[in-house]
Amino acid sequence: MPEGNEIHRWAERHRSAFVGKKMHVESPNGRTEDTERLDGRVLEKVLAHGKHLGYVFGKDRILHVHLGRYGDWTEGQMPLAEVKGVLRLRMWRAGARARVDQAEATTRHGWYSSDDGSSTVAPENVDWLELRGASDCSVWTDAQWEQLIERLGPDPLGSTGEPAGDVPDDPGPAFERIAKTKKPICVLLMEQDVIAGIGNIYRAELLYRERLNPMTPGNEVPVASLKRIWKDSIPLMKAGMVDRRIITTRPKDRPTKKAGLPLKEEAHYVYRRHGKPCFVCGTKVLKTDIAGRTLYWCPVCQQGPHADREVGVAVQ
DNA sequence: GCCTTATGCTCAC
DNA sequence: TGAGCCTAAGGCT
Repeated sequence: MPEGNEIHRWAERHRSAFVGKKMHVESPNGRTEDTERLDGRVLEKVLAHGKHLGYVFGKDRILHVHLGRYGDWTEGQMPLAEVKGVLRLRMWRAGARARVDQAEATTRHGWYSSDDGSSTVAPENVDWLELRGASDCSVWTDAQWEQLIERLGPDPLGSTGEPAGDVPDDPGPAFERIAKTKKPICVLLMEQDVIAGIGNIYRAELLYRERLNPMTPGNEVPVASLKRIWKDSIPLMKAGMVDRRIITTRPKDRPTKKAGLPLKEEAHYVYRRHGKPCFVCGTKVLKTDIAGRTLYWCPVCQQGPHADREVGVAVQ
């Protein structure tokens, strides 16, 4: 269930584990076609933009992975775990598998660590990957990847295979698109061709941190406000790459006032906090369904310049 | 065990 | 705008 932070995190880990190495690729459940075109080749690059991953095995041999809402990677050290359930793709370093025959099979997920879901295995020691639940996993041509990048908006975490990414200070095209439409800003932030990589958690939290009414039409959001949201998203999403937690609250706003890793229930201002008091003003956080997704917001802190605007039908 | 929900997206109407 | 797809976890009985 990833947003851009997690995608870039996987890209970084898989880069350091596998780039330059000869890989074996197979699809145990047959759902991924053409894996034989990748099997036995060297992984040249791992690309990431927004919520898309690209594993480059040569010209026109890019394994495109989109995790969708449920997809997830499992990674670990040899030996490989037994195949269970619907495993869509498996990749492992050539040479590493020889050890499988000599070692006892470990149980799946035996490598999982603490509740933050991060791996205890350092990336350089990762031998294999398994993919399940992805909404897309298929072999793409270079042209297909280029078309994707063309369609996507700027990514706060940078683009393509550069670890540090090329993050623009001012993502002009994204601001222009927002300024041209009456669509509410909360919908625009989720559109991947406006800004790539923001999902439901970051959109709710970024809007709260800017104290912006989620229903403000794009063309009425001050440019200064857009700039602050963009600038805010960069460190926030980078921090989300460290482990698989998204933390958006400032220590001073948390009930415990504790710095460092917050309690689970203090990690977000509004996301999934409907019915609970806003940390800042004490008003009950609301939720509503908009464009098929759940939006969370504080009706007092986020009145912004549009206090009179209805935000859907509030539930609790 | 069953039901609901979930960090996403595409397609048909 | 709604259905459909994919999987796992948590809350309920």
